[in-house]
Amino acid sequence: MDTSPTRSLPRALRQVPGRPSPTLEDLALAAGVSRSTASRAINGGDRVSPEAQAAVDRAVLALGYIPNRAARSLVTRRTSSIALVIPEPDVRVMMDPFFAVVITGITEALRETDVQLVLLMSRTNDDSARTLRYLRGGHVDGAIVVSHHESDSWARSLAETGLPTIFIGRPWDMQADVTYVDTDNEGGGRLAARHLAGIGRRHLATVAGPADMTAAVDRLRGWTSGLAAAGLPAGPVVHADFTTEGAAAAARRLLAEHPDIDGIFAASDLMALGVMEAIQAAGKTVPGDIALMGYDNHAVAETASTPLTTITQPMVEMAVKAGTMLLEEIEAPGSHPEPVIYSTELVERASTSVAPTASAANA
Amino acid sequence: MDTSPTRSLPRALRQVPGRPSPTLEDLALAAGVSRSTASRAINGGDRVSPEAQAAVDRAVLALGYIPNRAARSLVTRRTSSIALVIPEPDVRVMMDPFFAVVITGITEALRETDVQLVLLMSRTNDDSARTLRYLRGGHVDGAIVVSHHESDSWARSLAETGLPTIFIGRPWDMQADVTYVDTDNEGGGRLAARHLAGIGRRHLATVAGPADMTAAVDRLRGWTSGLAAAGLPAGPVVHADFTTEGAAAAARRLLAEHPDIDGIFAASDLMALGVMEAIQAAGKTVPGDIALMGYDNHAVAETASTPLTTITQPMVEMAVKAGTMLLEEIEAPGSHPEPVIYSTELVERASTSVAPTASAANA
DNA sequence: AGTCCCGGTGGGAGCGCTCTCACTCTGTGC
DNA sequence: GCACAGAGTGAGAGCGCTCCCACCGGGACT
Repeated sequence: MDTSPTRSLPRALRQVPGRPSPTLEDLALAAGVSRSTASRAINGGDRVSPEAQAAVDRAVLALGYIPNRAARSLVTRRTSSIALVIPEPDVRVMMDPFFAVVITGITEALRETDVQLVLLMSRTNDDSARTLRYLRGGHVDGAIVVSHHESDSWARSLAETGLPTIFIGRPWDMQADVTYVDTDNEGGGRLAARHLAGIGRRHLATVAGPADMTAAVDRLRGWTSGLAAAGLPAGPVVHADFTTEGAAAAARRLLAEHPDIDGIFAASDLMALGVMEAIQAAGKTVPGDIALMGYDNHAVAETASTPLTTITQPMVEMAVKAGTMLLEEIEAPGSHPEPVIYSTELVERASTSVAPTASAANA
Repeated sequence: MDTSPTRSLPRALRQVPGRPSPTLEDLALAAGVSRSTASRAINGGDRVSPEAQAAVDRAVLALGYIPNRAARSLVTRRTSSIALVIPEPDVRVMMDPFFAVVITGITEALRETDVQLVLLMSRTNDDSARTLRYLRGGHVDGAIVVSHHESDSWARSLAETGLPTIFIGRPWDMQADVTYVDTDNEGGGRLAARHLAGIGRRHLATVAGPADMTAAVDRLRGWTSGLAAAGLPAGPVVHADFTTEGAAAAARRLLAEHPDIDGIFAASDLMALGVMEAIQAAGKTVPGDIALMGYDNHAVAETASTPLTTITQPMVEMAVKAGTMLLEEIEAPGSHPEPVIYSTELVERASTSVAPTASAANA
C-alpha cells in the first residue's frame, strides 16, 4: 500500500502524505467533463446527461472522491451539522438515561442525511457564552436544546439570532415563541391521580419535582386537576429535586406529618425509589399500606423490589421528532411549526396492585 | 414580535436577513489595518504591534466579529473538531453510564480549546462505511473510538488513514499499533481473586464477559493469575454477555454444576446483580453462603439490596486523558504516545463481608 | 558609509467548492 | 426558412480566510 520510501515522514504539512485527496477538478478531469458538470452530477444530477452522470459516478469510485466540506460550506453557507445543546451537564445529569435516548433519537433522525451532530455542553456561565457565540457564528445550521430550568436565557438568545432551534421540553419563557416538542406532563399527572383514585385510595399526596422546571410544574398541575376531577381533596404536596435521596427526605417529612396517607405519586421513578425507602423505613408497606406511583418508566421502575406503577412517555419518538422538525425548519426557514406534544400512558405494576403486598419479582 | 426594550445583548444584528456577518475585510477596515494584520492579530498576535493589536481587538468587539470557520478550515486544513465514534449504539448500549462518563470526560478535555465534539454513531455496517468515509474525508482533525469487540476493523482502517486516533479500551488488533487508554483490567481481575481468597473463600468461580471483548478477556486473565498466586485452583469459568439476565442464566448453570462454590467474581456489576438473583433463587445467601464481587463500581453496586464489593476505575480521568492525548497528537502528529493504563482499586462492601449476611442498608 | 537583520506590514495568490451566465446544440413552432 | 425554447455544458467569479513574499524602516553590525 504505502510505497513511499519514507513512511515516517509526517511532514508538518498535513497535505503532503502521498495522496492529497482528489479535488473536484481532478474528478472532472478523470470523468472527462468540466468542474461545473461534475459538481452538478455530485449534487443530485440536475441538468446532467446520463452519460456525464455515469462518467462522474465512475470517477468518484475510482478516485475515492470525497467533497471538501469546508469549501462547500464556504459558498453555500450551510454546514451540514446541527448542535445538541446540553446546559450544565454534570456527570450526574448526563447519566440520566434521558440523554442517551435523546442522542439516539436525534441520531436516528439524521441517519439518512449527511448532517452531523455536534455536542455542545456548557457547564459554566462562561461556557454558555462561548456556546452561544458558537451558535451565532453560523457554525451549525440549527440547534436542539434540551430544556430545563436553566434554559430560559437560551430560548431568548437563540430566538433572537434566528437560528433554527427546537427545544426538547417546553421552555419557561414562552414569549420567545420557540418551537418545542414535549410529552403531555399534565396529562400524565392526571393519569396518576385517576389511577390512584381508581384503586380506592383516598388520602393522596405527591412528591413533586422542582418548581422551576416546566415538566415538574406540569405534572403537578395535572395531578391536582386529576384529584379534583375524582372528587378528592388536593392533598399534601412536597417538592424534591428529582433525586432519590431528595425524595426520601421529602417523603419522610410527608409521612410524619400525614400518617393517614394511603397513596403517593412521585413525579419520577428515581424519586419513587426514595419514597419507597422512606415508606419502608416508617414500617409501612407498598402497596399494602401505601400505593406508590412513579413517572418516566425508567428502567429502575421495573427492577425495583416492588415494581413501580409509572407513566410512560415516547421519548425516543419525541427525540426523533425534534430532529426531523429541525431538519424541516432548516430546509424551509420561517415555517414556525406548532409544538408537538406526545401523550403518556399508564404502566401498571405491583406498587399499586389492590391485593396486599407480596414481595414480587422472582423468575 | 415584541417591542420590549429588552436589556438583552448588544442588539444582535447578526443573522438578521439582510445583515451579512462582518468579514475579516470589514474588520481590517474598521481597525484601520490590512487584512493580513487583522488576521495575525486574531490568531495569537504574533508580529503585531501593540497598537495594531489593540485596534483590532476593539474592532472585534464593535463589530461582533466571528471568524468564518469554513473559510479558515479551507486553507488550514484543520477543522477544529474531533469525532467520538461509537460503534453500534443501540439505546441499551448508550444507556450505559460509561458513555455519559466518556462524553463528559472528553468535553472536559476540550473545554479550553475551541475544538468541538462531533458524535458519530454507526448502527449498521452501512453506517460504518459512511462513518469511515466521513473520518477519511478530513472532516475532523482526529477521532476517539470507544473500543469493543466490533472495533477491530476500525483500528485498522483508521490507522491506515493516518488520522490521529485514540482508542478508549484496548482494541483487539494490536498490529495496527494504535494509541489507546484503558484501565488495568487484568490488575482488577487479580484484585478480585486476591480479595476473595483473602477473606477465606476457597471454591471460587467467575462469570466472565464475552470472550471477544478485550476488557472481559483481561479481567479473566487477571482473575486466573490471581487465583494461581493465591495457591487456589483455577475454578469454573462461565461466560455471559455483560447483562443482568445473561449473567443470571449463566450463574444458575454454575451453581447447579458446582454446589460447593463459596465465592463468585462477576466481571461487571450489572452481571453481579444477575448472579445475586440466581444465588438467592437457589436458596443461598450473599455473603453468608457465597461472597460476591462485581466490577465497574457502577451506581447499582452501591444501591443493590446487598451492596456489592467491586472494582473501581478512574473512568473520567481516562476519558479526559483520551481527549488531551488526541489534542496533543493533532498538534504534533507522528508522536506515537504510549498507551496509558489506569490502575484499579477494590471497593469493599457488604457482599463480601466476612460476617454473616445481614441485609444492610438502612439510614 | 554600507550591509544585514528583523519586527512590522500589506498585497496577492490561492484553498475547493457552488453558482451565475453565456454559450452550443438540438428540437419545435410559426 | 427563422426565431425561440430549453436541455446540457463550461468558463469565471467569488465565498472568507491564511500564508507567502516583497517591502519598509531603523538599529547593529562590518
